[in-house]
Amino acid sequence: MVSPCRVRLAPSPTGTLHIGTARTAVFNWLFARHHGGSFLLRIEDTDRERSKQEYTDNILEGLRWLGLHWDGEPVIQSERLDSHRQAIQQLLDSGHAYRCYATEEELTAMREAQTASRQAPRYDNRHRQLSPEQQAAFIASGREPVIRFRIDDNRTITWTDLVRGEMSWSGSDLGGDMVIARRAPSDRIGDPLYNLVVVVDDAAMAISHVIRGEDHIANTAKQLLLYEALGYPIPRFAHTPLILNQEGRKLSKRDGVTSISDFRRMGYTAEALANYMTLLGWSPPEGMGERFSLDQAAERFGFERVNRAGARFDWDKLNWLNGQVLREQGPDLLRLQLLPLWQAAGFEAGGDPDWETDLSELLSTSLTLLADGVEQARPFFSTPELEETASAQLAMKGARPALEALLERLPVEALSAEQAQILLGESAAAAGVKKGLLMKTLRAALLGRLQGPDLLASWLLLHRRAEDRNRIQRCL
RNA sequence: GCCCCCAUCGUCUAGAGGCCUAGGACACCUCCCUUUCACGGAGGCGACAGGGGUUCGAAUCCCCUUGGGGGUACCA
Repeated sequence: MVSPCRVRLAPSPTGTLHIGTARTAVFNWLFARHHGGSFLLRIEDTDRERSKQEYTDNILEGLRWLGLHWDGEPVIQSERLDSHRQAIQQLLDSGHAYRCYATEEELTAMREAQTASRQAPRYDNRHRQLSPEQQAAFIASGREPVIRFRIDDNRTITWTDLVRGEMSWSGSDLGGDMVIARRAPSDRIGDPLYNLVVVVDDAAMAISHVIRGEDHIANTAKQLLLYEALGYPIPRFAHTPLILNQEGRKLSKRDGVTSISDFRRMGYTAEALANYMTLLGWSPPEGMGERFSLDQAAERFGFERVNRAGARFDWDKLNWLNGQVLREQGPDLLRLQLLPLWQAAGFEAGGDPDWETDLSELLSTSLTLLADGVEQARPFFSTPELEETASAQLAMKGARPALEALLERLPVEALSAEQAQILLGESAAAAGVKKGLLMKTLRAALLGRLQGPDLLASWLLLHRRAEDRNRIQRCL
């Protein structure tokens, strides 16, 4: 390819990696991968008040965990201040920008008046044509200016969005001349603001495609004007649908679990989460199915199949995917993932890989979250209390005699599934009860409850650790 | 308020004028497998927001209505 595809994710470190940002990352990554391009990272930390290093760390870690590896070193926006100031100076020199001395109070009053007369609040461009004398007067009175970029009300801004097609925006709906640098003494350039820095940095990074959420559509119109004024080549834009909460609103931090680190902590796999985020807005081509890896998705990814409407977040489907992933990776890998969780829970794990792998296999079909494998494994590591239903089962007529009969026949040495079946049959017969009753009772004695994984396999597992005898004994 | 976007089962979606009696996935229900639960398998329930056009023919194109969302900062 002559013109390489270069995309970027530009998170601002004012919070942990949000699922919306992560999904944008997924689409960027997928697109870059599909086209053999680069996926770059830029940390937008120009809001010094709210930006924190710990958030940057969290974001980087989350992306790595998801498998969304970026190319090169992340660009730190705050380190590019000089370039931003230069661009602003250029706009000042070319007459595209000017200093505005209006005070916060004046602007607030203006907006209130506009709102009162049911007009759209907007800056009225009052300081666009200040004479040197007027400026001097404002400065003399102690006022400090912001720097504004001229927006021609008569302009119509258009672009072809990769997701939405032809887009058009009227300059008059952009709210008047926009602030590109914060308030500062008139002989200086204040802190550059978002729309300006994004354009300067995207151009400097030679970004070819800007892929971001649809909440940025209005910004795109403003930024296009900036590209033009600065003489930069214009990238393509793709505005993806938003992830919505159960109520259909844009998902925000207030909706409970929205951080990637939260999902991770809860026991979701990166594989399932990435799969699910991809599905939220992109539909795989016919025959591909809905369970796929990022690499598989990258082969087929394109904006033609990205939906335009927002998508509600659905736990059920994520849960289903997570169970799928947990099961398909096989018992060995599952054990490896479960092991640290078991150890953290205080289980005596790590000493018997074969046994632990078999346990993992046994539990796998009932897992939704990896963390489910902790509570479900607990009765295999330590003798559980008897639940009420289990006690009731033990109290049933013939239950204990059948257990006793089984105990008498229970060998110390290894037990095969066939032998176990025979033992069960014999013991039930000896006690004059049905085999089913004994099985139910044995489950109660062994695991303390009436529901759970396959009885025979569970029993055999406990027998291998010589844990079955004492558990039966305590119930007699 | 103003601007922009969006609109198919409860949810995610397929559908680019006749392949639609609208397909799939999750959820839900039933059955099978299984002396439990789960997994798995087989079925079932379930949608084109409404109204006008255009057309021989519309879920698909146009308009209006309604509904939903986003934006409207000296945040990003």
